[in-house]
Amino acid sequence: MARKTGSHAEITGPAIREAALRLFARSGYAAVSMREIASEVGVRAGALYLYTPDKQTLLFDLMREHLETLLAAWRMAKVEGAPPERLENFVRFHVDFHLERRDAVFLAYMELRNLSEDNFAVIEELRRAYEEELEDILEAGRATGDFEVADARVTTMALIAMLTGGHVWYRSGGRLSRDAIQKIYWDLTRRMVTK
Amino acid sequence: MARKTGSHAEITGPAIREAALRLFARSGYAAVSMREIASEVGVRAGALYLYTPDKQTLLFDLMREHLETLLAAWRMAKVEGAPPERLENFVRFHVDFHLERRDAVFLAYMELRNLSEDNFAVIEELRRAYEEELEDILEAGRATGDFEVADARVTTMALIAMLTGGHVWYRSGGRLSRDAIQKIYWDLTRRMVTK
DNA sequence: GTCTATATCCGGATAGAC
DNA sequence: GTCTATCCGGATATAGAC
Repeated sequence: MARKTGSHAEITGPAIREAALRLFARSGYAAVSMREIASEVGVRAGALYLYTPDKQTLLFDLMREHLETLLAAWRMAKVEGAPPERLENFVRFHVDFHLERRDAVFLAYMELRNLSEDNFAVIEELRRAYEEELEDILEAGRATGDFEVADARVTTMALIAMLTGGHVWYRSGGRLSRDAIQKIYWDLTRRMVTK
Repeated sequence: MARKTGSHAEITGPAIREAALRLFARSGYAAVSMREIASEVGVRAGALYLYTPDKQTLLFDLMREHLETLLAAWRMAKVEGAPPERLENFVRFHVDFHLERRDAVFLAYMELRNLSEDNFAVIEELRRAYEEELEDILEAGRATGDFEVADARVTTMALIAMLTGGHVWYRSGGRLSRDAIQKIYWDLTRRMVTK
């Protein structure tokens, strides 16, 4: 396995993705140049095109990976049981996952407009699949009588907005521990779906 | 009051703001060019600079006007009374106002990153003042015993996120009337703050 | 695998004619 | 008040040397 001088594929590839994620989240996709990303990584702009066909695909791959990771993690974390336990599990998982990945979460919400039509469709389908997991729990709880939910779709979107939006602009400086935040959000959620 | 040939200040000024608002909301500030805005209005790019010193100020003015209108409208709409009535009034006002102005709402949430430091401070102060109106209601309800709120700040942000975020991605195609949406959100809110 | 150099185009903003 | 013309910088993406 000879390797050419100056090859750093194993380092540069991930470094590009990390830099792009951070910069896109901070300044917005359209406001970040390929030169800026390259500079952050320590290479020249042209070198980026060894790892991505273009800027649009770089954005798309970051968003798709985020959502695929989210869905995979959820499949690992989800539990069987009565709807209230399933819902608490979802809330804690969601809050935890999203607190851990602020940049990716931000990107996935803010940059939908900058996706090409085809890429947008893929991302939306992944997002919809995730939201459906929550909606299913609400419907199940309605069926068992554990929950009282007037409109499962609206409640799903309201919950996702609350659980996600809350800590996007939450300064996690340390006033509240992760567990405390989880607990507050679970408490709010529990009340929302029970009479 | 003689007027020069080709003058259309009364038309062009508002038209520029409307076009900029729509385009910024749709594609994002950084992705929209002054030429694009001008083209939408039916003038050349240079003419825009008769109405704004630069692109940044155009964005800032749109956001500031939105938030000042929001605060002024709230001061007109707010009622005295017991905390539960005050809260219901806030929720219905908020949902109604935000359903009416999707583009401006979207802009005010998405383009904070593209404001200069000074402009950002102004916008944040206006937003904080609005959020404080809600927080005050929650605190008042806690004092009277009408509400049970573990953390007024987190609950405020959770509520704002829920009430605003919900219909950003809500297709208002018509399945639910405005009043029905108000009612659902008030119902969710009421449960959240009472035991 | 990365660099330098460059093609090509588009951005914000201004000057001066009408 | 608007247009044409332009300055000047910076954007994405590619070609070819190393």
